[in-house]
Order: sequence, then C-alpha cells, then structure tokens
Amino acid sequence: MEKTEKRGRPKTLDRGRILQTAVMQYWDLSPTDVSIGDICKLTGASKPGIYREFGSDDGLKRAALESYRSLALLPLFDILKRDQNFAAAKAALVSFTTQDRETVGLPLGCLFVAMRAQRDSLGSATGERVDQLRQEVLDAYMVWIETAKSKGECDVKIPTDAAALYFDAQNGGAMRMQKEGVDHATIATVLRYAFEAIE
Amino acid sequence: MEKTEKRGRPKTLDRGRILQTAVMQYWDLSPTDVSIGDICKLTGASKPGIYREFGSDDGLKRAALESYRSLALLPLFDILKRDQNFAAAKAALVSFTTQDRETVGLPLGCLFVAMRAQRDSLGSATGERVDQLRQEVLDAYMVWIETAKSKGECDVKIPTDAAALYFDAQNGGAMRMQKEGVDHATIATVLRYAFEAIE
DNA sequence: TTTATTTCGTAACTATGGGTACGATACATG
DNA sequence: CATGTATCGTACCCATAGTTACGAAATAAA
Repeated sequence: MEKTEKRGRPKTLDRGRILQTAVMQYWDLSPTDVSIGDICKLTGASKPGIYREFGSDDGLKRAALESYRSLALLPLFDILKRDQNFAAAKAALVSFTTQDRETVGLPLGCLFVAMRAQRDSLGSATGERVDQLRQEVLDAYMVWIETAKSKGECDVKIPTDAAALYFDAQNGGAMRMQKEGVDHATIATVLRYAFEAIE
Repeated sequence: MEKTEKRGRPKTLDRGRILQTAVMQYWDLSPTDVSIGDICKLTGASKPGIYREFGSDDGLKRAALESYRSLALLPLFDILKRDQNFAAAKAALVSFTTQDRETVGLPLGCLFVAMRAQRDSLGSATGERVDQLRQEVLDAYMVWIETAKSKGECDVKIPTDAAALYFDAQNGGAMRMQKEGVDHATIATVLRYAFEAIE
C-alpha cells in the first residue's frame, strides 16, 4: 500500500503481537493475574513501549477485550442473527459453546465471563466496556427471543429480559464448567436440558 | 466455665471478630481485593497478631471459607436433605437463593462462587478446600437427585452427575446475577424456569 | 521479687507491579 | 552533514501487600 514515510525513528513495536499475547494470557490465566511485565517477557517488548501504545494497564486490557469481542462474541451474535428456527439456533449455540478448544488453539473458558467476575478489580475503561458488552449480549439475546416469539417458536409467557438473562447464565455456566475441567459431552448435555426449558 | 489460667501474657486478640470481619469483606468485595492490612484496620488487630492466629493470608482465607461453609452452605445441604418432594425442595431452593439479603445484613452474591472463580489466585490450603467443597456440593445434589429419581419425582433419563452440575450452575448463575444487581423477582423467575427443566 | 512463659505491636524487609524520566537511536529533511 | 522528529529501552520511582525480627508488656510459677 502506501509506505507513509514518516520522519523519526521507525516503529518496531508489534501492536498486533502484543494484543494477541495479552488476549491469550488474560483468557488463559485471568486478566488480573497477568502483569505488563509478563507481557513484556513474552513479547520482547519494553514496558515504555507498551505504555506508549496502550496508555496504561487499563488501556491494554480494554484493547484486549475489544479483540476478544471480535474473536468470540461476534460469532455468538452471528448465530443469534442467523435466519433459522429457535431449535436450530439453540443447537448451534450448544455446539459453538462446546466446540473443541485444543484443536483450534484457544484457551478454555471465556475471557468476557472472567472479566465480568472481576469487574470491580478492572480499570475504569475496561470496566465500562465490560458493562457495555454485557448489555450488548443481553440485547442480542432479547432480539433473538422476540423474533422466536413472533414466529411462535418460543413461549411468550416468559418475560424476554428474564429469558435473555437465562440464556446468558447458561452460557456463563458452561464456560465456567469448561474451565473447571468438565468434559464437553457433559456440558453439552447440561446445555441441552437448559435450553429445552425455553420453547 | 473453666478459666484455664495459663502462664504468659493473656490473649487479647479476638479471633471470632477477625474471622467475621474477614468473611464479610471477602464476601462483599472479593477475596483477592481484601488485604491483611485491611482486616487490621477494620478490627484494630495488628498484623503479627493475625499471623500468629492464622499463620498466613492463605490460612485466614481458608478459615474464612470454613466459616462461610457453616453460614451459607450448610443451610443449602439442609434443604436438600429435608424429607420433602422434589418440587417442594426446588421451591425452597428458589426462596433460599433469592431471600432478601439486606434485611439479614448479608452481602449479595456468594463467597464460595467468588472463590471458585478465582481458585488459581488463592493459596494452596484455600484452593484445596474450595475443591473439596465443590465436590461436597455436587455430592449433596447427587444424593438429592438420586432420591428424587427413586421416588419417581425426577426423570431418570438425565445422568445424575449432569443434573448436579446443572443445579449447581443455576445456583451460581443466580448468585452472579444478584451481585450484578438483577432484582430478586427476576432471578426467581429465571430459577423457576431453570428448575422446571428437570422433573 | 525474680524467672519463665506467652502474647503484643512497631517497624522493618522483600517482592511485585503500575508507571515514567531520560538519554540513546534511527530515520527524513534541509 | 547538521537538524528535527519520533521511537526505543534501561533504570529507576513509588505504592501495595505478604511476612517477620525483635523488644516490650503482662501474667503465673518459683
């Protein structure tokens, strides 16, 4: 493309690499158990380099969360928005949630779930983004449920907001079980029973 | 009772007060966000005093978890062991989980759930106790479910271990919603739908 | 009253982690 | 080749938190 030959010393810091490393570490170990220093050791970057790029620890976590959203949340939204019946969507949710992580090279559990659990220990930027994403997730579930209701595929008696919280809770529970070492098949069984409750 | 007139300087450190304060703080704020120094400020105890009594941060957390077990887990076991039909037990679980905390003066959420979420950030003694309690909880659910199955009140098709994980996950989800500010009524609704799935 | 014993609490020590001051470095431009 | 400019990274600062050394204090026994 364009080289944008700027003045000054050329940048060597690899933002993408740092972000990717941060996401994986936060995801695998927990966001509060990974320090800037850890990221430096893993990427070879210097602390001031990271601070120049992300501003603060909070800034890095917030950027990592944003990455995670594209990586793991958007696919969830896609399933909910897809034009398919309620049962098919629920089945897709189950297989998405219980997909094998090792072969894909992704950590167990869910970074977003972890961040929600530690919301108060996070910086303000990250914390507020967590709140936004939580609302975004609930909204996605609600739209999906409303659609299903209108098509007569979902019981209209259950309040939509309660149903959204319900599905979100099931997903969170599955992510936690995964992290605690429960096998995929059992998690899938649990999820199927949970999802059968709403129809 | 007996004075047990010992030699040496009489003990002034109030173990019970420290434990109670620790439980409440861990419960309300998260176990990893409360330092020994915080407990000292709140109780007036000195740091060496606490170390003499509990050995370490890990020791204090472990003792606090033990207190929490008596306070919040035993009542749960009582419900499960009570001689009542499956539906009645489920209703009791719902009202126990969604009981008003403010009037009782107890924090929202569940310390045990919080400790499980941070299991890897805890000391070895506390971490191992968390694992034991998790198994104890699952065992309690399993005995309860097996009993219900034998009385024909619960579908025998669902594997007992999956059902136990299911109920545990619902309870955990409810505790998390409570901590995130969802109102009691909505949580109760969610729980009722969840529990109806198993019968 | 002296000694043995037990607990008390101030004042440290150490490690970790977020954050930055600042001189060195590398490139474009004049 | 000198100058401006943007980035680099070593070495530091500072706050927090777990932990402990050690002398003072308080009581029972000798």
